[in-house]
Amino acid sequence: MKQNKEALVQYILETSGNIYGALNPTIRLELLSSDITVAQLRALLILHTGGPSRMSSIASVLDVALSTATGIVENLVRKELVVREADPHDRRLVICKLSPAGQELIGGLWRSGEFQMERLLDGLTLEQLKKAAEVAEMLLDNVSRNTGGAAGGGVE
Amino acid sequence: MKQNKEALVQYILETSGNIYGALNPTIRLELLSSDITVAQLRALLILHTGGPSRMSSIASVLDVALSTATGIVENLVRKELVVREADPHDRRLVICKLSPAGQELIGGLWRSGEFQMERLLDGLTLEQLKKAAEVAEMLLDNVSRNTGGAAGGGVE
DNA sequence: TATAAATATTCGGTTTTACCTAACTATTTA
DNA sequence: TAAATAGTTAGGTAAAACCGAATATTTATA
Repeated sequence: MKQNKEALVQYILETSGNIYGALNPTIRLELLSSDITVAQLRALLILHTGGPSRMSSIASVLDVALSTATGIVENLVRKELVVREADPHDRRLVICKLSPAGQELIGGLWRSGEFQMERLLDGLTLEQLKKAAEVAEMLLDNVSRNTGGAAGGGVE
Repeated sequence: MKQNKEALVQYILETSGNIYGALNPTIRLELLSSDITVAQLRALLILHTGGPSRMSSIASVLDVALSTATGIVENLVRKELVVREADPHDRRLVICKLSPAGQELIGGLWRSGEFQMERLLDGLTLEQLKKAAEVAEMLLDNVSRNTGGAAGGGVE
């Protein structure tokens, strides 16, 4: 077993890379079977990571004209993946946020990871599972300490 | 700490779900910044999971007409993400496979996971890293035993 | 050998979406 | 009131996905 932290991190990265390689990405294909476009998917991801956003902010992150963003969001609203509402403080602003269906769609991206995790754990002994649970707990503690405690991305 | 295997598996799934939630999916957005369409992405995923495939097979998995599949693959070939070649045994068949660039693009999907992993490990103590390395090794052993040892998806 | 079947491409046409600029409306600020 | 800000709408272009029908090309069969 390696001794210093850097080597250990490297080793873990390598190993987890091999794990990713061994698991087939069947689920992601399912996810993409919806009749959605890449521009729309990117907008959904922006709303997922950034939380509710004004139209101009979406346009700037997507790096397109404001009118283009309007069109993309319009299509997402029509699909009931996004809701659009006026900001009560400044009624010029339009705030866009994920609808429950939109959250579910994007959430499926993580759930597909969980699904893979099941295959990963299948067949382990009780001892091994205990050790894995310990490490998972430890990693969660670490990441929530690093991100400031509030896990979940802050989608209000 | 829970005692039985099922409860432990459940606990690990929950915990890893929270870890996924706490990590922002910034990278996936980067990935999608390419000027690629969802249909093209799905075709790439098919080739990644299934390996080299004939045109009719792609059409059937995508559930589109053969002529449509021809068009989609044509665009991928133009982007140099896929190569198309005739089968020497039956020269009616056209075999499509990922180009190195195509493999790299899809591989980036997993590498984005590795990138997240770095953030996950950042700040752990030496003891914690050792434990994490053990578990990673254990999971890799398990998954390669389950999938038959040959990790990598079989893209010839 | 002649004919049929299988595989894929090409063609013509429709629809959807993304994208831009310019003009417009509504709201807030100076 | 005038100017600035935030979005939408309109008009137009380009690309892509989709289909069915017609067309090679190759393989299988009568």
